[in-house]
Amino acid sequence: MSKVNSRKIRLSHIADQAGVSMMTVSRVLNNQAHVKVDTRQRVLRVANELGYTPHASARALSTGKTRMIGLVVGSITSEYLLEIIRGVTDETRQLGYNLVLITSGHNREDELTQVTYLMGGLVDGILLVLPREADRFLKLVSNHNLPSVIIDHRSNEVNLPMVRAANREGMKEMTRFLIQLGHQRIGYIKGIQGDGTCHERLLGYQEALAEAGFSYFEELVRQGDYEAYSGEISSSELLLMNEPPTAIIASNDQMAFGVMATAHRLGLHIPEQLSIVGFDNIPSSARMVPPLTTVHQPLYDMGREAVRMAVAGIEGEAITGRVMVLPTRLVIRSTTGLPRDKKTQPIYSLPAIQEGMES
Amino acid sequence: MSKVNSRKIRLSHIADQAGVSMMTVSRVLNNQAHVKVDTRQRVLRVANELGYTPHASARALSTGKTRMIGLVVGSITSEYLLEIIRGVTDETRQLGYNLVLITSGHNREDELTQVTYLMGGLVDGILLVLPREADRFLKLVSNHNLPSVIIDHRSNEVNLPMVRAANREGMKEMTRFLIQLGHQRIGYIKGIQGDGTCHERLLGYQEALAEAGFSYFEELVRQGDYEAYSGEISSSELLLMNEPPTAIIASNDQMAFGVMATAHRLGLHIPEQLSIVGFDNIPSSARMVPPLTTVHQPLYDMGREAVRMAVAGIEGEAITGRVMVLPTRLVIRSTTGLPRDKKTQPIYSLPAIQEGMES
DNA sequence: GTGAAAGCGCTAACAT
DNA sequence: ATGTTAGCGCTTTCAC
Repeated sequence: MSKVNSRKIRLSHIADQAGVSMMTVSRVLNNQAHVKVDTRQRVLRVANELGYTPHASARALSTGKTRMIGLVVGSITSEYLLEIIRGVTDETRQLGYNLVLITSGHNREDELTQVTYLMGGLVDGILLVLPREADRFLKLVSNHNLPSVIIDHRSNEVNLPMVRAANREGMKEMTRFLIQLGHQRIGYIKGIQGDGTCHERLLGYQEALAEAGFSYFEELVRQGDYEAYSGEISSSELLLMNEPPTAIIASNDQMAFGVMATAHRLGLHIPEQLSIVGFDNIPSSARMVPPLTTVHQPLYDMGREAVRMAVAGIEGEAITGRVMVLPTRLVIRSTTGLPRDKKTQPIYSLPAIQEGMES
Repeated sequence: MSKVNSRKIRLSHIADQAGVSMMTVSRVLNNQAHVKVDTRQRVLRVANELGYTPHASARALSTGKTRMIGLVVGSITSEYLLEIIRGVTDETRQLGYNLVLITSGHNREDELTQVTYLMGGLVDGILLVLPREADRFLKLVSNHNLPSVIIDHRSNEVNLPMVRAANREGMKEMTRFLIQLGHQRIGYIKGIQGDGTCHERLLGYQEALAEAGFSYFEELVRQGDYEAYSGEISSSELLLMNEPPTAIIASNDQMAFGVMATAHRLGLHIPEQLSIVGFDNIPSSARMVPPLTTVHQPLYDMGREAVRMAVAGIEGEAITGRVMVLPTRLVIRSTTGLPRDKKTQPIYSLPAIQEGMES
């Protein structure tokens, strides 16, 4: 057992000072009923004077609840994650929980074990922003019966609750917007295969093409990895084709930044010679020159909702299989315009769109 | 007491299965000596089969250590913080700790209490990236005798250990660089007064001016708040003066972004008509058009070092008053050049400078 | 090398 | 409205 920390104030000290039992003190500090008003006052006063702070571990051991929620992320890199974290911290705070931030790193075997370890009694619930190889994580998590919520991912393999955006609809709308501007050859840069949302966005792109009666050309679709550099590479390939696209859709903003860099390098004017769009609407996208047209994904709200769902689970609700899909919205800025050689062609019907410079 | 979770594997289960006492199991799992090799093997095998994960709260209660470190931040907003968080998570992970992310919010009275509460037994050590009104926090923290480390702040009022960058030197070097380019009227946008580093950076600016034999003009120095918008406002004021500066130093990158926006709005070419520099070197600064010249502050490393220092304190070292100052370095990109009307003037001695496009 | 007993600080359950 | 008892799951101490 540990050496007694003589400085630290305990429940028993308050009990002694106030002339009541520990139990009464406990009741007072937990705002429970059945305590006489003046007893309560006295206890509170003493607790305050002594500067008492409850001992989290002891309480956790006794109640079986840590009042902590774990957020598991692959690595801390992008603003994308920052938005989610903001939402998560705000909501955990509001609901009286604390956030444990866990990076799963590069997901080697021992790191899985590490995360498993953490889940043992450390947190009451888990939020997952999935790393590359999601499957093993999902299996691991579904084995534990901790309330767990997946953020921004789609999986048919596990039955865990999820919070995500309307990826398909958002991308469909954006593709439709480009088509309405007059674009007919639209390049597309995919994200990472296994993450589910990648596929959804591609579907949206395909549906919008089909709707307009356009063919789907494999050659216009490139594989990216959500990093700026892959956007740079993929767009180079696309733009050096015999018949290059007049618009390029990157399936996240970071890759769109890469496309912008390529366009800059090739001396292409944006949007006169090339339209570019992203997905996410991270803060930087508004600061780009020119500011990036993109699909806003409500990452902050997704973070908040995920926490709510997890807490619901912690409090006993059955959340298994629950899926929450939040709407996206187009943010039309300045990287999109009429296709080159089409400057005179009429625009038929632009959807009602709101400009958003929320930086 | 809580209802017994029948599913969860306990130490006692392993003890039963392996035919030893709990104590032996405990020893094995904590890698302690004095256990026969085959006993150890057997225990490990059983633990593995049963999928045992230790109960964090119980262990914490018993040892008096939670193996968690709290990171207190005002609010999750900027990339600035993201870099620090990256460093902190990487190092906590490496040292076998977990990170609890605590937002102090807008620092009203009850939120102070909230944070105090959290410090009671929840974490073994605390890292502080200070919110606006730092003083009360500092007092609060120094009252508790938890190992605490302050990141990117300077204070003479408390004796807590600190990790920060060489703000004065960095800013001095940058100002000197502008002077060497030929700039004589250099505007300066300050950060938030009370945070200490703000003052240091201003000192660097002043020293470089004095060194060059220039006067310090109050009118060239404006009050900002580290947000882009204040950079926009302050630079407007500066540029509308009778004799506007030919260069503007923003004491962080976000404000420099605001200055760039203003320059853009006024139709000023960068850097031909106005040189702009920032401080921090957050990832976005490399993506600006043109890419921002700035002072690199090793935020990631500061996060790591802060963790190391806190852990040293947790392990019993005396860290009070320890101060670690990490070097900065100039990152010369494309927002700086010769002052207007000075295009023909020779540049005397440019310091050896490395270009950094680390995006 | 191993085990038994005691206790970390708190709260649930059952008194009164 | 308040107190007593027992125990959360683990580790420390001390005995063997």
